[in-house]
Amino acid sequence: MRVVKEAEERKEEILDVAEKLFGTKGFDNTSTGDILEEVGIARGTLYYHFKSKEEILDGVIDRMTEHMMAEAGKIARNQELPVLERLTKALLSFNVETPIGNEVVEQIHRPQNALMHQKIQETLLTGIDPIITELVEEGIRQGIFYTDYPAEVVEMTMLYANTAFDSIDTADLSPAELEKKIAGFIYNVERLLGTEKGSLQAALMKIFHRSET
Amino acid sequence: MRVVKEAEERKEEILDVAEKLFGTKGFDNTSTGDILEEVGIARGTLYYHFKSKEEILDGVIDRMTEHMMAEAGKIARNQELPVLERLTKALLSFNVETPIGNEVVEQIHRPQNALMHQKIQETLLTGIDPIITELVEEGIRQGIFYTDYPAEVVEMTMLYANTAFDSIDTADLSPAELEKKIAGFIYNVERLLGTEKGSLQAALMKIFHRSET
DNA sequence: TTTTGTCGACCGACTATCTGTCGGTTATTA
DNA sequence: TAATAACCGACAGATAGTCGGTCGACAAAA
Repeated sequence: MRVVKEAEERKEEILDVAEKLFGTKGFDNTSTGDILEEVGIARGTLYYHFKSKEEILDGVIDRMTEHMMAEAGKIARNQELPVLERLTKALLSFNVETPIGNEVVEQIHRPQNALMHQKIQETLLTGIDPIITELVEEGIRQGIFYTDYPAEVVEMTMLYANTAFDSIDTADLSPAELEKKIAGFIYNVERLLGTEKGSLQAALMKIFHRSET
Repeated sequence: MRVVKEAEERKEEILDVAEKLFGTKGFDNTSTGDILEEVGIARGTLYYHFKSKEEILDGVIDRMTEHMMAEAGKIARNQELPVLERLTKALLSFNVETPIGNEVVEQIHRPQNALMHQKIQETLLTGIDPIITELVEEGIRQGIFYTDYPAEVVEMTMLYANTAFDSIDTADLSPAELEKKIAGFIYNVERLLGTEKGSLQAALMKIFHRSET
């Protein structure tokens, strides 16, 4: 049976299925055949809308990150809240805001998904870091933080957080070890931002405990 | 023509070719057929020595990192040199010590090589970080550094350096931007290690300029 | 109202390529 | 000369991407 839909609608359908499958089975272990079958279309149709499997992955990631960045940007620009609170909320939005995306994030770090991980990392770095850096600079102007290199601090922090605190690396840590890793992270971020010991404790802890679900 | 060799020798031959090809064309773009052809053996022979293509990659990486770690370990244990010098030399050994490995490092960060990158990252993290951490702890005992979380500082620093200063990410930076990135990195490491501003300048600069070849 | 033409969406058989397997063969060594 | 380690290459199975052709909606012409 032949069903015709508008290109945009079909594309979304394909991305929906792809996102689910990539998240469940990983990118390498998901064949284009799996996608075809679940969407209910023929090979030719898939390749009519996307020119390669990798382009589908790009599509999935773009959709995810666009959503996350829009959310984070909105929070960051809300001048009514204090900087520290905006910072916390913006960071939180990455962990919880996307209920579908989360499944994906869970799977990102399996070896087979290295490509996916790297692509997300790249997108986040160019999309989110500027937003966070902006906030840090505002904090500097307000005297909350102090550093000569806000952009570099953010890059270092985000990059580390994004790969060090993933589900695989943290899975084989005891609760105590994880606690220490988090404590060390907070300690280090405080040093990087030139704030007093303990000043970020409360704000950053919120992030980790929320993300543990 | 049939040539028989001892398993170890054949394995090395295969790894030599694989290392070269993975470095040149990337892991995904190198087929097992390419390897067979260049080594001059049949399919069956390859799979007699390695049970999968991924195991070949693991073999290549293991060989590389073993060499690097042995070198770094030797330097770190040389009690005659001051800590700071040992630290510098140990870090230097990763960049220059392996003339073959370097080609690979050049290619690691292309998207197709995400898997390779991740595997190296993982091995370095479990193999090299302890060596460096040991040095940092010695520095702390000597009063050169100060931090409550030496292992976490090292993990953060190594992980960041390893992905932020790769050939792809730095390729599209202007010399001035790269300079700033390096300066920011040094500034941040000094803060993390609790040393005075400028105290690591000389030592760390040596690393970056040596690695630029 | 009916016919015809256009074009975007869709189909599925086919190709090319690749990884891993297996039964059988050759060289070496005890 | 018998056992075994190393080797061979045809083959199976899977997968990504291609291509010529089809279908259906919609609009213009009859």
